[in-house]
Amino acid sequence: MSTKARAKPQRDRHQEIVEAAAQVITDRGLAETRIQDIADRCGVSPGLILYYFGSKDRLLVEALTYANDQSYLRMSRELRKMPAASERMDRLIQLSVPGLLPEYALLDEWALWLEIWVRALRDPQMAKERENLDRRWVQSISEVIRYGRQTGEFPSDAADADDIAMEFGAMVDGLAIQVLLNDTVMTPARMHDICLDVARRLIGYDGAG
Amino acid sequence: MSTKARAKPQRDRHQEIVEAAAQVITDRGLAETRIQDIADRCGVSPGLILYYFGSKDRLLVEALTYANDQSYLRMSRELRKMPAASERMDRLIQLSVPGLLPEYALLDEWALWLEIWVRALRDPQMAKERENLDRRWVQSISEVIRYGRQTGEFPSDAADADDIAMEFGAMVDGLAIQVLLNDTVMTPARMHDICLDVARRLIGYDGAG
DNA sequence: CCCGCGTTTGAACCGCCAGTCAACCTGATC
DNA sequence: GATCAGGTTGACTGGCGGTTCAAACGCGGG
Repeated sequence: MSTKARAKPQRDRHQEIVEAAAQVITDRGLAETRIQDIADRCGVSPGLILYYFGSKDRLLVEALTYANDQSYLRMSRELRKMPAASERMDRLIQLSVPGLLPEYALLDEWALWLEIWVRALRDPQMAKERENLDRRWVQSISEVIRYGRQTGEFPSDAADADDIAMEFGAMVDGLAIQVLLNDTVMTPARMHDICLDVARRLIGYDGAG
Repeated sequence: MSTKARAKPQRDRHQEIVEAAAQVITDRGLAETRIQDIADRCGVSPGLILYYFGSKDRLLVEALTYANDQSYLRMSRELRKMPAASERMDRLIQLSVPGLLPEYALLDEWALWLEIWVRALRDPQMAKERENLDRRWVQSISEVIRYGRQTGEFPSDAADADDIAMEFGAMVDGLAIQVLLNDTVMTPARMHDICLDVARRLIGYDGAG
């Protein structure tokens, strides 16, 4: 029925390649990522990668944003299912600590943030994407705060939710970097404690110990 | 008099090269830094770079730590001259905001942090160095706090100075990343305001407006 | 003046890798 | 089964850039 019946690809090559690229970047780092590696990862020839993306750079940017996108969506969906705002906040914090939950590849996701940042330094398109991605994460914090205030769970006399989210989000970034880089002092557990503590102080709720 | 009189080098090549390398990394980014660029920058042949450093990697790590070292020492010296702890704190905050003070190349220094972090992800030596460098910065925050408490300028009933410094330092990192990457919402001025505000709240002093 | 050693050069080497291309495959359509 | 188009291959290339090396340089001591 479609004007351009393109029945062939059962498998979405574009998608497959982006996912493979994200994995390779995670494993080896952006600097050490070769087209060949990505091709190998999804059992395909190097030529095909270029056939779909034209250049390595275009693929890399898409892979970085895609991976981050997925993480965000996953968390977003999970939080929405939780009825209590405090529950959401606690979970959000858990999910922010690299390496705290073994079942999640949070180390990987944070590592990709670092790559995004460095690339954004000199690639305007990446810089724009980075801002969009970041904005969403901070917003999901302020949404939880607003939600809690709406339901009466959190006190409403504290500072502006957006300001709190910005401040809290920045601290999470800073702490996560240290944890990610295997700091001997800043362990996942310690970061978790600090985050809970600061969240309670800023938002004024009694989170899970 | 020296056992091995090595009178020749008026100019310390090692030093020159490290400095040139740091500049090139700042300009072009670690990924785009070529030995040739560094050689050009200090008017020397590429071969000489390898003669002094053996490999590109060794030079890069040294350049990254060296540049950070210099920034730290410069700030450290400056702060020590100031009599009032509140003055020190205000200055420390000023110096932490990328692009706030036009006369300082703070953008560059923060950009180098990003490169250090990415490299530290996979280079154990860099990871170790990073932790040392980071520790110093955080310590200089807590030193200011302790100094202020000693002189009675800051109240002593607040939280542990090291904890405050860690929390504050992490937030500064997170905010600086955004500012550095030209975030449209997080401007240098806004970061400055937030930092002053949070510092007052955490330390309990009345910093310069 | 000449020797010797640390320094410096720059050409040559070499492996690597993004990107190109011509050929091939496959499934759809007629 | 012939034709066609999009998908796929993998060999090839062109340049790049880290590293090597033999030769040159220049200064201090003999």
